[in-house]
Amino acid sequence: MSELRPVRGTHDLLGEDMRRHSHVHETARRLASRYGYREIETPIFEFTEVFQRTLGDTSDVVTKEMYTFTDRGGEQLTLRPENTAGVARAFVTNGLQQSLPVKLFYHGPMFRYERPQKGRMRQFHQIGIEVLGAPEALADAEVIALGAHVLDELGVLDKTVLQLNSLGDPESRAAYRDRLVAYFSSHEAKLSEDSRNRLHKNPLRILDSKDPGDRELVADAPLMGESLNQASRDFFKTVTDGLDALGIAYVLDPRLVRGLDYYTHTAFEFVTTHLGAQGTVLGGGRYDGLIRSMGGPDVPGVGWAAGVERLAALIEALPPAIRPVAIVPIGAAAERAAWQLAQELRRAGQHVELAFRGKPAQRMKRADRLDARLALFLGDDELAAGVVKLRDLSTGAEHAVAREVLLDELNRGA
RNA sequence: GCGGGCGUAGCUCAGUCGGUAGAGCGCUAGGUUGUGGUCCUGGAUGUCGCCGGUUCGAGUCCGGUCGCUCGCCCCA
Repeated sequence: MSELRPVRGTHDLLGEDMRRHSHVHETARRLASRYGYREIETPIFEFTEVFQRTLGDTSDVVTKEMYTFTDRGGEQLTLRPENTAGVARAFVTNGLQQSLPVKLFYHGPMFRYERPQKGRMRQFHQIGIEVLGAPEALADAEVIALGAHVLDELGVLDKTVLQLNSLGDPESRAAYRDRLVAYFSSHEAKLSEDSRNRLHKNPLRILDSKDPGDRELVADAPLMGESLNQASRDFFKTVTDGLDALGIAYVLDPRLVRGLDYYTHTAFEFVTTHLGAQGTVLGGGRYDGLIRSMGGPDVPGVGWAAGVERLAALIEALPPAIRPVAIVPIGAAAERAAWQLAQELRRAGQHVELAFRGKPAQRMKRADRLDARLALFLGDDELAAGVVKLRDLSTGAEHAVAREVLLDELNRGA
């Protein structure tokens, strides 16, 4: 056991894990592009206050999960624990409010100082989208539709359930908050310690407490829906109508909440039971007050983020790996010709393996290990005749092919 | 931060009562100086996580420690 090891909660990504990861990333990127989302990449660290302001001083992420450090210049910096704050900051920094709405897609590593377990790492990856500057409910529906599309394309949609709720506009939300505080205050003695803390800082969070005693109280708590004003009800109706029209199934969950004040209207999560203790695979919602709370313009936002590792663990079918063509030179004279042929074929779009050394048998073993589809023999006889000998490594069948038609033969998949 | 499980070869693991460290797979060389897979023969690879204790003797027993893993909290 070597002393060289990765930091706790981080992992090397290689082999099939890497392919699964890439498949998730590329599928999401491709679909997001189809919906008109442009890719953005923001720095993996920001000034700490960027996250403090957007995530709030009471959230778990800010209070105990941030990777924060002081750099040599004395700046307080933090590795991003999520990317909505960074994207919102970039939106303001780059003056993107000139042409709204802005639809963005991102992918990259995130960092949280947590105890690792299945589906939860200190460095993990997220894919995500944000729509900035679209106050319309249809934007919420599109965002969810894209999320469902990505899950469907990955073949995992039927392993998830879409849970959906509305927090309403600020007026509805404030009214609900007051009703909740009144209700839980009258039962304060029965609340868990955590929830007593939440009562004044973040009362909506009590709704998704796992504590059994809390859950009994929550069962009789007032429901969000009862506090929604007409405008909020209309908004939510547009979202659900949009999903219904596309045949996207969902379950209304009145206890699905976001604690921070700038969250409004739609909140949703695609959850699964296939990942141990980690249920959420893709989650998001509307955050109309976020950019303003950062000191930017009053621009609404809606989006989601998904855990790449979690999705990678869920997918079953992977696209087949590329099977290269292996060139096997035989004899000293063929080495140079093989070297040139390899480059010629690569320029023509073929995946070509040419070992740096070894006898033909050794190179064939290597070709086999690389799962090459064809071996391409080049020896004195072939050089003299202007041909190469192709061997199908699945069937063992061999035939000679003239150099002039070799590319056609390879492109036919032969 | 708290709890459970587990640390032996690159991987998966066995190792009896405390008595000189093993298997399969993989890797490598050869059988095969123009051809992989299957087969045969040989070879390399270990701080038994680490430190200490008990013992004539510890992979094995005891204590500590580090790491991995699963779960709690919370989240992707």
